[in-house]
Amino acid sequence: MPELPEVETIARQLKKHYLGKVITEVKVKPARIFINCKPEEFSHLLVNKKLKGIDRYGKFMIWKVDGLFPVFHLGMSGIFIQQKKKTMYPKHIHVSFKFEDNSRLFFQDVRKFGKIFLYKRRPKFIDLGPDPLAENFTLINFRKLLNLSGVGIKSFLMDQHRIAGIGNIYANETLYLAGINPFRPAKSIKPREAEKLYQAIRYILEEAISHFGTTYTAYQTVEGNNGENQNFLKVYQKENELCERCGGKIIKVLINNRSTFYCKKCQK
DNA sequence: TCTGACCTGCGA
DNA sequence: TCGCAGGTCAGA
Repeated sequence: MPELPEVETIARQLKKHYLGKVITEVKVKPARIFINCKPEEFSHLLVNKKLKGIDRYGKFMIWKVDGLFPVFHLGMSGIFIQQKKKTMYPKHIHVSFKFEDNSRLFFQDVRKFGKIFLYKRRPKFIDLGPDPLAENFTLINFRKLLNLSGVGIKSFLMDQHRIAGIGNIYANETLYLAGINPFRPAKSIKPREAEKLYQAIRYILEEAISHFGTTYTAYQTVEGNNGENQNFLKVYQKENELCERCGGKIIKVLINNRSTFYCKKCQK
Protein backbone atom coordinates (compact mmCIF):
# COMPACT_ATOMS: atom_id res chain seq x y z
CA MET A 1 0.00 0.00 0.00
CA PRO A 2 1.47 3.12 1.26
CA GLU A 3 4.09 5.15 -0.50
CA LEU A 4 5.53 8.42 0.71
CA PRO A 5 2.32 10.53 0.36
CA GLU A 6 0.22 8.00 2.28
CA VAL A 7 2.80 7.72 5.08
CA GLU A 8 3.06 11.51 5.24
CA THR A 9 -0.74 11.86 5.41
CA ILE A 10 -0.95 9.29 8.20
CA ALA A 11 1.92 10.95 10.11
CA ARG A 12 0.25 14.39 9.90
CA GLN A 13 -3.06 13.04 11.18
CA LEU A 14 -1.41 11.10 13.99
CA LYS A 15 0.34 14.29 15.06
CA LYS A 16 -2.93 16.17 15.01
CA HIS A 17 -4.71 13.65 17.23
CA TYR A 18 -2.07 12.08 19.49
CA LEU A 19 1.00 14.30 19.84
CA GLY A 20 1.73 15.17 23.49
CA LYS A 21 -0.48 12.41 24.86
CA VAL A 22 0.71 9.68 27.25
CA ILE A 23 0.30 6.07 26.11
CA THR A 24 -1.41 4.20 28.94
CA GLU A 25 -1.77 0.75 27.40
CA VAL A 26 -0.26 -1.16 24.46
CA LYS A 27 -1.79 -4.46 23.42
CA VAL A 28 0.10 -6.51 20.85
CA LYS A 29 -0.58 -9.60 18.85
CA PRO A 30 2.57 -11.68 18.42
CA ALA A 31 3.51 -11.60 14.77
CA ARG A 32 6.56 -11.57 12.55
CA ILE A 33 6.06 -7.87 11.88
CA PHE A 34 8.07 -7.10 15.05
CA ILE A 35 11.58 -7.07 13.65
CA ASN A 36 14.12 -6.12 16.31
CA CYS A 37 12.09 -6.51 19.50
CA LYS A 38 9.70 -8.96 21.04
CA PRO A 39 6.04 -7.89 20.89
CA GLU A 40 5.69 -7.99 24.68
CA GLU A 41 8.87 -5.89 25.04
CA PHE A 42 7.45 -3.33 22.62
CA SER A 43 4.29 -3.20 24.68
CA HIS A 44 6.04 -3.03 28.06
CA LEU A 45 8.53 -0.31 27.10
CA LEU A 46 6.00 2.11 25.62
CA VAL A 47 3.49 2.19 28.46
CA ASN A 48 3.39 5.46 30.44
CA LYS A 49 5.52 7.22 27.85
CA LYS A 50 4.56 10.46 26.15
CA LEU A 51 4.36 10.66 22.35
CA LYS A 52 6.65 13.60 21.72
CA GLY A 53 7.24 13.53 18.00
CA ILE A 54 6.30 11.87 14.70
CA ASP A 55 8.23 12.21 11.48
CA ARG A 56 8.94 10.30 8.31
CA TYR A 57 11.84 9.17 6.16
CA GLY A 58 10.81 7.72 2.82
CA LYS A 59 8.13 5.17 3.65
CA PHE A 60 9.22 4.82 7.29
CA MET A 61 7.38 6.59 10.10
CA ILE A 62 9.37 7.40 13.22
CA TRP A 63 7.78 8.10 16.59
CA LYS A 64 9.67 9.75 19.42
CA VAL A 65 8.43 8.44 22.76
CA ASP A 66 10.36 9.57 25.89
CA GLY A 67 13.79 8.33 24.80
CA LEU A 68 12.57 5.53 22.56
CA PHE A 69 11.93 5.48 18.83
CA PRO A 70 9.27 3.09 17.55
CA VAL A 71 9.55 2.91 13.76
CA PHE A 72 6.83 1.65 11.45
CA HIS A 73 6.90 0.49 7.84
CA LEU A 74 3.40 -0.08 6.55
CA GLY A 75 4.24 -2.67 3.89
CA MET A 76 1.37 -3.20 1.43
CA SER A 77 -1.63 -3.04 3.70
CA GLY A 78 -0.62 -1.36 6.97
CA ILE A 79 -2.77 1.48 8.28
CA PHE A 80 -3.36 3.33 11.54
CA ILE A 81 -7.01 3.75 12.46
CA GLN A 82 -8.71 5.64 15.23
CA GLN A 83 -11.25 3.77 17.29
CA LYS A 84 -14.47 5.68 16.70
CA LYS A 85 -16.77 3.63 18.96
CA LYS A 86 -15.80 1.49 21.94
CA THR A 87 -17.28 -1.54 20.18
CA MET A 88 -15.12 -0.98 17.11
CA TYR A 89 -12.41 -3.63 16.96
CA PRO A 90 -11.52 -4.47 13.37
CA LYS A 91 -9.78 -7.66 12.20
CA HIS A 92 -6.01 -7.92 11.66
CA ILE A 93 -5.06 -5.53 14.44
CA HIS A 94 -1.45 -6.09 15.51
CA VAL A 95 -1.07 -3.23 17.96
CA SER A 96 -3.66 -1.32 19.95
CA PHE A 97 -2.55 1.87 21.72
CA LYS A 98 -4.63 3.45 24.46
CA PHE A 99 -3.91 7.07 25.42
CA GLU A 100 -4.46 9.06 28.62
CA ASP A 101 -7.77 10.43 27.32
CA ASN A 102 -8.99 6.82 26.76
CA SER A 103 -8.81 7.18 22.98
CA ARG A 104 -7.54 4.16 21.08
CA LEU A 105 -5.42 3.83 18.00
CA PHE A 106 -4.98 0.59 16.05
CA PHE A 107 -2.21 -0.57 13.78
CA GLN A 108 -3.89 -2.86 11.28
CA ASP A 109 -2.09 -4.90 8.64
CA VAL A 110 -4.08 -7.49 6.71
CA ARG A 111 -1.21 -8.88 4.66
CA LYS A 112 1.43 -8.68 7.42
CA PHE A 113 4.08 -7.20 5.15
CA GLY A 114 4.45 -4.28 7.56
CA LYS A 115 7.38 -3.99 9.95
CA ILE A 116 7.72 -2.57 13.43
CA PHE A 117 11.09 -1.69 14.99
CA LEU A 118 12.05 -0.23 18.35
CA TYR A 119 15.27 1.78 18.72
CA LYS A 120 16.96 3.65 21.55
CA ARG A 121 18.27 6.26 19.12
CA ARG A 122 16.67 7.68 16.02
CA PRO A 123 17.82 5.45 13.13
CA LYS A 124 19.79 7.15 10.37
CA PHE A 125 18.51 5.04 7.48
CA ILE A 126 21.98 4.88 5.96
CA ASP A 127 20.85 2.11 3.58
CA LEU A 128 18.26 4.36 2.00
CA GLY A 129 18.61 7.02 -0.66
CA PRO A 130 17.54 10.62 -0.05
CA ASP A 131 13.94 11.43 0.79
CA PRO A 132 12.68 13.20 -2.35
CA LEU A 133 10.98 15.95 -0.35
CA ALA A 134 14.04 16.65 1.80
CA GLU A 135 16.52 19.45 1.20
CA ASN A 136 19.40 17.13 0.34
CA PHE A 137 17.50 15.76 -2.66
CA THR A 138 18.91 18.23 -5.16
CA LEU A 139 18.95 18.13 -8.94
CA ILE A 140 22.74 17.72 -8.88
CA ASN A 141 22.49 14.70 -6.57
CA PHE A 142 19.67 13.24 -8.63
CA ARG A 143 21.72 13.46 -11.85
CA LYS A 144 24.66 11.76 -10.14
CA LEU A 145 22.42 8.94 -8.95
CA LEU A 146 21.05 8.46 -12.48
CA ASN A 147 24.51 8.29 -14.01
CA LEU A 148 25.67 5.67 -11.52
CA SER A 149 22.73 3.37 -12.15
CA GLY A 150 22.67 0.29 -14.36
CA VAL A 151 18.92 -0.34 -14.15
CA GLY A 152 15.81 0.81 -16.00
CA ILE A 153 14.39 4.16 -14.97
CA LYS A 154 11.24 2.73 -13.38
CA SER A 155 13.18 0.27 -11.25
CA PHE A 156 15.54 3.12 -10.38
CA LEU A 157 12.71 5.31 -9.09
CA MET A 158 11.29 2.46 -7.00
CA ASP A 159 14.63 1.36 -5.53
CA GLN A 160 14.61 2.63 -1.94
CA HIS A 161 18.41 2.45 -1.79
CA ARG A 162 18.53 5.15 -4.47
CA ILE A 163 15.51 7.31 -3.60
CA ALA A 164 13.39 6.61 -0.52
CA GLY A 165 9.64 6.88 -0.79
CA ILE A 166 8.47 6.23 -4.36
CA GLY A 167 6.46 3.06 -5.05
CA ASN A 168 4.64 1.69 -8.06
CA ILE A 169 1.79 4.19 -8.37
CA TYR A 170 3.95 7.29 -8.14
CA ALA A 171 6.74 5.84 -10.32
CA ASN A 172 4.15 5.39 -13.07
CA GLU A 173 2.69 8.86 -12.60
CA THR A 174 6.08 10.58 -12.36
CA LEU A 175 7.35 9.03 -15.59
CA TYR A 176 4.14 10.03 -17.34
CA LEU A 177 4.41 13.64 -16.20
CA ALA A 178 8.05 13.80 -17.30
CA GLY A 179 7.22 12.16 -20.65
CA ILE A 180 9.75 9.37 -20.15
CA ASN A 181 9.32 5.76 -21.28
CA PRO A 182 9.59 3.39 -18.27
CA PHE A 183 11.84 1.00 -20.22
CA ARG A 184 14.60 3.59 -20.67
CA PRO A 185 17.86 2.82 -18.87
CA ALA A 186 18.38 5.34 -16.05
CA LYS A 187 21.78 6.18 -17.48
CA SER A 188 20.24 7.24 -20.81
CA ILE A 189 18.26 10.11 -19.23
CA LYS A 190 19.65 13.36 -20.62
CA PRO A 191 20.27 16.42 -18.39
CA ARG A 192 17.13 18.25 -19.59
CA GLU A 193 15.03 15.12 -19.03
CA ALA A 194 16.60 14.61 -15.61
CA GLU A 195 15.50 18.09 -14.63
CA LYS A 196 11.94 17.40 -15.82
CA LEU A 197 11.89 14.12 -13.96
CA TYR A 198 13.27 15.69 -10.80
CA GLN A 199 10.54 18.31 -10.85
CA ALA A 200 7.90 15.67 -11.67
CA ILE A 201 8.89 13.57 -8.64
CA ARG A 202 8.39 16.47 -6.26
CA TYR A 203 5.23 17.71 -7.95
CA ILE A 204 3.53 14.28 -8.06
CA LEU A 205 4.35 13.51 -4.42
CA GLU A 206 3.32 16.93 -3.13
CA GLU A 207 0.06 16.85 -5.08
CA ALA A 208 -0.69 13.38 -3.71
CA ILE A 209 -0.08 14.61 -0.15
CA SER A 210 -2.44 17.53 -0.76
CA HIS A 211 -5.05 14.94 -1.83
CA PHE A 212 -4.45 12.79 1.30
CA GLY A 213 -2.87 9.92 -0.69
CA THR A 214 -4.24 7.41 -3.17
CA THR A 215 -6.84 4.82 -2.18
CA TYR A 216 -6.82 1.99 -4.64
CA THR A 217 -7.84 -0.81 -2.28
CA ALA A 218 -7.08 -0.81 1.44
CA TYR A 219 -5.52 2.52 2.27
CA GLN A 220 -7.44 4.81 4.59
CA THR A 221 -6.42 7.84 6.58
CA VAL A 222 -6.23 7.71 10.39
CA GLU A 223 -9.64 9.36 10.46
CA GLY A 224 -11.08 6.51 8.38
CA ASN A 225 -11.48 8.33 5.09
CA ASN A 226 -10.28 7.29 1.65
CA GLY A 227 -7.54 9.33 0.01
CA GLU A 228 -8.57 11.46 -2.95
CA ASN A 229 -5.55 11.26 -5.21
CA GLN A 230 -6.97 8.33 -7.20
CA ASN A 231 -9.20 10.96 -8.86
CA PHE A 232 -6.13 12.72 -10.21
CA LEU A 233 -4.11 9.79 -11.60
CA LYS A 234 -3.20 10.00 -15.28
CA VAL A 235 -1.94 6.49 -16.10
CA TYR A 236 -2.02 4.14 -13.11
CA GLN A 237 -4.86 1.62 -13.63
CA LYS A 238 -5.90 3.46 -16.82
CA GLU A 239 -5.19 0.63 -19.26
CA ASN A 240 -6.85 1.18 -22.68
CA GLU A 241 -7.94 4.70 -21.75
CA LEU A 242 -6.79 7.63 -23.87
CA CYS A 243 -3.85 9.76 -22.85
CA GLU A 244 -5.01 13.25 -21.78
CA ARG A 245 -1.94 14.79 -23.34
CA CYS A 246 -1.74 13.24 -26.82
CA GLY A 247 -4.78 10.99 -27.25
CA GLY A 248 -2.60 7.87 -27.44
CA LYS A 249 -3.67 4.67 -25.72
CA ILE A 250 -2.44 3.92 -22.20
CA ILE A 251 -0.95 0.45 -22.14
CA LYS A 252 -0.12 -1.95 -19.32
CA VAL A 253 3.07 -4.02 -19.24
CA LEU A 254 5.08 -5.78 -16.54
CA ILE A 255 8.43 -4.40 -15.45
CA ASN A 256 10.13 -6.46 -12.72
CA ASN A 257 6.77 -8.15 -12.20
CA ARG A 258 5.08 -4.87 -11.31
CA SER A 259 2.19 -3.44 -13.33
CA THR A 260 3.42 -0.55 -15.39
CA PHE A 261 1.14 1.89 -17.17
CA TYR A 262 2.33 4.36 -19.79
CA CYS A 263 1.50 6.13 -23.04
CA LYS A 264 3.64 4.68 -25.80
CA LYS A 265 3.04 7.74 -27.97
CA CYS A 266 4.19 10.58 -25.74
CA GLN A 267 6.50 8.85 -23.24
CA LYS A 268 9.75 8.66 -25.21
C1' DT B 1 19.73 -7.83 -11.86
C1' DC B 2 15.79 -10.59 -11.58
C1' DT B 3 12.46 -13.92 -9.49
C1' DG B 4 9.77 -15.86 -6.06
C1' DA B 5 8.20 -15.91 -1.47
C1' DC B 6 6.01 -13.75 2.22
C1' DC B 7 0.23 -12.92 3.41
C1' DT B 8 -4.85 -12.07 2.83
C1' DG B 9 -8.87 -10.48 0.42
C1' DC B 10 -11.33 -9.30 -3.58
C1' DG B 11 -13.17 -9.48 -8.16
C1' DA B 12 -13.44 -11.76 -12.60
C1' DT C 1 -10.63 -21.05 -8.53
C1' DC C 2 -7.29 -18.04 -10.12
C1' DG C 3 -4.82 -13.85 -10.66
C1' DC C 4 -3.73 -9.70 -8.83
C1' DA C 5 -2.68 -5.96 -5.33
C1' DG C 6 0.35 0.21 -3.21
C1' DG C 7 6.62 -3.62 -0.72
C1' DT C 8 10.82 -5.84 0.46
C1' DC C 9 14.35 -9.19 0.64
C1' DA C 10 17.03 -13.54 0.06
C1' DG C 11 18.91 -16.27 -3.17
C1' DA C 12 19.90 -17.55 -7.89
